This record gives sequence, C-alpha cells and structure tokens, in this order.
Amino acid sequence: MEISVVLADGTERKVPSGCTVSQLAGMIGSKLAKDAIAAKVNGDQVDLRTELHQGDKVEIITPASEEGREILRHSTAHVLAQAVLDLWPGAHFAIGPAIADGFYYDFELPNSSHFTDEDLVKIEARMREIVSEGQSFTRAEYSIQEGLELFSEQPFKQEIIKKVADGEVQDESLDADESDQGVQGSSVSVYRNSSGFTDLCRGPHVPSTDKLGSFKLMRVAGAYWRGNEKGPQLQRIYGTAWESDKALREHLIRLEEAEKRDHRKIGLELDLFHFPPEIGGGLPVFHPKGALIRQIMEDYSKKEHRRADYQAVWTPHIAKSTLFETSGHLGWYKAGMYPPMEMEGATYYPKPMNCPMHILIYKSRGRSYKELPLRLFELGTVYRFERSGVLHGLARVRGLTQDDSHIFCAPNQLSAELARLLKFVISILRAFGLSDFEAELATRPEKAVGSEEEWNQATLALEQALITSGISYTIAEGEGAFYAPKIDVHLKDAIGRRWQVSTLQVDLQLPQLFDLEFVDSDNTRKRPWMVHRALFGSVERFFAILLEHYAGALPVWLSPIQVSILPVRDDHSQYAESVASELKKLDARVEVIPADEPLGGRIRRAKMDKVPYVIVVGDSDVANRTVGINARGSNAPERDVALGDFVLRLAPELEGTPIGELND
RNA sequence: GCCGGUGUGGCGCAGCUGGUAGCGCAGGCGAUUUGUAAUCGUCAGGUCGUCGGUUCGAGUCCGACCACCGGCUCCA
Repeated sequence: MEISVVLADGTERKVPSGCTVSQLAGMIGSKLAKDAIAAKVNGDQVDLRTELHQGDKVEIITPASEEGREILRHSTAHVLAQAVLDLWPGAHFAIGPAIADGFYYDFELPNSSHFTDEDLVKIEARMREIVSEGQSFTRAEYSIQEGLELFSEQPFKQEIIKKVADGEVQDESLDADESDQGVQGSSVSVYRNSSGFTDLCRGPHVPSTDKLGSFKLMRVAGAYWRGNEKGPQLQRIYGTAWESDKALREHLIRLEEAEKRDHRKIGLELDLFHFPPEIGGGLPVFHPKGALIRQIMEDYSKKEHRRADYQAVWTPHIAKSTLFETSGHLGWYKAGMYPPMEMEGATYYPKPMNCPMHILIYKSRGRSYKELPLRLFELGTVYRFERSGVLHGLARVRGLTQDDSHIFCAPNQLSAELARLLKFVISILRAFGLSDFEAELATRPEKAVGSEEEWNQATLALEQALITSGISYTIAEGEGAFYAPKIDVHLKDAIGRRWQVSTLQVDLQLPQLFDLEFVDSDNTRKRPWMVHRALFGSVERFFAILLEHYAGALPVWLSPIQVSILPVRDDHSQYAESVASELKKLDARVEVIPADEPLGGRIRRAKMDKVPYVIVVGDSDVANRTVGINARGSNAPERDVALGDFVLRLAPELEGTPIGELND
C-alpha cells in the first residue's frame, strides 16, 4: 500500500503507508536524513518518528532554520534539566522554554540552595555527557491523572497540569511558556529520554541528544515562579544553543560586539557622563562633551516643537502633596515617587511626572475652543524612585528629563491630533537616523482608574491613529498606564535590539480630576481630552540609544567635536588655525591639536575619540591651501583636497538635521 | 526589592593557600617638530568600595551596608 504526501516545494511523493517522517527524509536524500531533527506536517510541528498519512503536507525541519534552532534550544533545555536533576537529587524543575538565541530552565534546589557560577561548569560537563550518550527522546501521552502521578515529586509540574485540568485557564490564554509545557485539554504529553528522565512537554524534540552540542550555559539568575514577585523565587539557568559550533562562535562574537556598543562603556571612553556614587544610583552627571550632545538633541527638539505649534512652558521640580492627591499620583504611583519633604507645615514631593503642573497652566484661566488643540511642551525633569535592581546606565535612571507635552483638545479633534502626533514622532526619530519602528497599543490594565467605556473610547482613538499612520503595531493587552491607554513606539537599533522610546497616552481621568473645561462655540462648557506624549521618551534613554545605535560614532551634527585639525609641524599651526577659523564660520565644532607629539599618536587619539573628520595640514597644504582628510570609518586618507572643497562637503553634514516632515 | 556575580590609583588589569601593594594606558615635567592608529625619558598618583569583626598581622577570611554587572519583577 502506498500513500502520497506533498513536500515543501509542492511536489507529490509516493511513500509506503506507515512511513515515518524520518524515513521520508531518508528517501529524499541521505544528507537530509542526517540533518533532519523534526518536521512540520500540515502546519504542525511533529517528531521525526511521526507516521505520515495520505495527503499530508510535509516539511522537514533542519537545525539551520528558525524553527530548527528553536527545537534544538528546547531540547537542550531538557538536557539541562536532566543534568541538574542528576546532580541535585530532589531538585524541582519548573519551565524551560526556548527563547531568542537560546533557552533557560527554572529550578528550585533542595534546602533552598542556589547555583553558583562554578555549578554552571559542572552542569555543562554533565550535559555534554548526556549529549555524547545519544539518548533518545520519546513522546508519550497520559491522562491528567497519570500525569499528576508521574510528576508526584514535582510540585511545579503538577501545578501546570492542574491549572489546565481545573479549567482555571483556557489553553489559548496560557502564556507562551506554559503552552509549551504539554498540557492540552484532557491529556498531557511527556518526553522520556532513554535514560529515564521525563519532562512534561508538547514537543517536538530532536530524536536523540547527539543532535545537540553547540551550546553554552551563560549565567544563573533568579526568576519568580509565574513571574509573580510574591511567589517562590526559582533559580534560572540561561544558555545559548546553535546548529553548529561555528554558529555558536559567531553568536558569542556578536555578544562581544554588542558589549563594545554598550553606552555605559562608550560614555566612559568618550568622557560623556558618569554616575558618581556620592550622588546616588541612577543619577548621572554629564561631562562637557556629553552635555554638549544633550544640548544639541534638546535644541533640535525645541526647534521642531516650536515649528509644530507647541508652546514651551516651564514648571518646578517639587510640589505640595495636595497636587499629587488631586492628580491621583499619591494613590496610584506612590511607590514610584521620592519620599516627601516637610516644610512650613506642608508636604512636598519631587514630581514623578509633569502632567499636573501643565494642567495648572491650562487651568490658569478660562479656555476657548479657539485655543484648542493647546500643546504645552517642556523638557521636564522628573524624579522616580526606581528600585535599585532595575537601574541600567542612562536607559533607566532615577532622575530623567522628558521631552514632555500635554495636548488639550476638543473630543472631536482627538483623532486628527493623534494622527498628526504619530507623524511628528516618526519625523523626529528619523531625524536621528532611526527608521525601524514598531508600535504597541497598550490597553486597560487590571488596576486602572476610569470607566470601561471611557477606556474603550480612548483606546479606539489611538488605534485609529495607528491605522491612519500605517505604522505596524501589536496590541499589548492590559499593559496601559493606570490612567490611560497608550501607544508605545519601539525601535530597533543597528544591531537589532529593541528599545522603547516614544509614548502617547490618551487621558480621560486628569481632565475630570482637575475639572478642566473649555467654552465651545455654542457657548457651553465642555471637558477637553488630554494627550500625554514624549518622543525621545527621556533625553537620557534616547542618548543611550543613539550611542549604542552608532557605537559612539554619532552623525556629524551630533558629534561634540566635528573636525580635529592636526598641523604636521609647529610651523604649520598658523595655517591650521586659519583652516579652523574658516570652518568655525560654518559653526563647526573644531579643535586644533598642536604638533608637540608625533602625528601618528595624534591621529590615533582623534580616531579613538570618534571625531568625524581628522584633518592633517603640512607643507604642501600650506603652499596650496589644501587639507588632508581622514574621514571617520575610512582608513585611506585623502590628500591635497582644496579647503574650499572640504568646506562644501562639510557644510551639509553640519546641518545634518533633516527638516521635520510635519507641515499641516 | 529579590537571586547570582563583581568592587585594587582617572581607565584597563596583576596580586597563589593572610606577612603591610604592582603593570599598562591616561596625567605632570623635560626632550623630540614629526604626512597618517601609540616618540623617548622622568615624576607623581592607591588608608585595596565603606564600616565592623577574626588574627600577632587582612587587598586576601567573616558580617553588614553602598555601588556596579547579569537576570526576575517593574518601567521613559
């Protein structure tokens, strides 16, 4: 008896009935048979041992593919669990999914002991033994009851099984980690190795551990069970796994490259900022070059906001508790606020957000519909009491400056305003050379103020704006701020990392809490809607993103020093100065480095400072009014370029900042 | 905040099982005047994160705290 199956390329193939995926792979080619680790049959991932049926669409999965690597990583996570359970009898294991570039597994060790870095070495050695033993992975199905018995010593596995069995959650509402764990409706699937190690798992897995091996355990970390801070804290081991040693090596090199881009490291090397412990964690000081870059960013932001009809305002850093009581911050955001200060019988708090202050400006007098949308803008510095463990260079600090604005508009203006705003966001981010965006629409969280209907209204307006703008977005259920749904704009930097930058929030609460109103054209009083928005997110975080995106080599217009001029000998310094003053006419930031050190050393230093143009001038340049140009990123100097030509070349780069695209 | 790790001159590091700190770069000074990624010499600089403890003696051992790194949770 023969059946026919359809291969990935669409061709049909006759195979004997009862044929497995693995056998099919063998018929297609011996290399494929060797490489195959799993397959996709009619869209579902399955093991190689799976029997084929008439009409099945079959796609063989090999390691060097996204799906293949995911399976490798998942299987390697199982080997990790097996190794840990071997080495720590009585250990409990929880979940162990594949993640980007690798995998992890969560454990609870006996006597609440912890893994150390040395343990990783031992575990990895044990894992390599398991791999070399070539243990097979075999799938089996059990009833819920059998599953509970099988894992009677494993409370976390039991919890996973029970949670679904009790109907407490629907399968589709499980988060990705848990839905990988092999519980579906009334049965559980488990994978058993030939050694006897058994894990709850949906699969598929590689047929045998000897398909694995290009992996490395990276680190241990604490992780809460089910992400619940109040629940038990487990010991998580992270690892990375690849289809080949070469791919593994390349990944490790990529990590090293990423490390070199770390803004904290670059900040130190380029002398931009630091975090004095004397001041306190998460509170940076900006050195002259860093402050200059900041200033350029801020100046650009201010200019563009003016062009987009925002009005600059300025507000203080602290306010009485009553303000934050009215705004609700003391009710909802107290944990994020710095502790209060008592003064003359009043209690003052450093502001965690600028909105209440901007609202007071709105309220300072009656407002007419003619003024709306009213856009108040401030580079507002706020203080947030971030928990010590979350601080991360400039990307997560306790004192930050937001390019913050609050827009007050009539309800019927909202969607046009949001669409305009998204366009503005994109134009600003693009001006900084960032172009890979994705938005997230964050909806009502569990803990929220305001009625469901209001939330729906606001969320709808945001979604409408997203659709109009054409920017791709996903919905983040329940991720909104307590007072408002929001659009968060994420961007991808040069090496593919995601950062959250801009945020747009439609707030229906604060206008009510502060009883805001405007007089409409029909002479009735109406409540405005309010939009909170920050485009950089925070100046500090955006600064960090730029440094990492450009690996410190900022575009010319953002570079603190744009041109270094190096006279070859002392007697060229007069000419060097004249070149400098020529460039300064263009507002270029120029330095002349005197010839009291050999040229090679001075060039090296300027290059390491990532100066965009290193100019060398010597005898022939003095004679002919030329320069030697070393452009950043090029290792071939250009000699004898006419000074005038260099000026023409530099001028547009100094401008750098594209004019914003907003002109409605 | 929680789990693991780290903390030696401005920066990068060495300092073995406890016997009172070294190197390179950077910095000062002097010499060198140099055509494309490190000129030579010389000088100075550290109560080894802080506080407490063990010890005849602690950078080395113990404890607490602070800061940082990697995660978790949270978030601009």
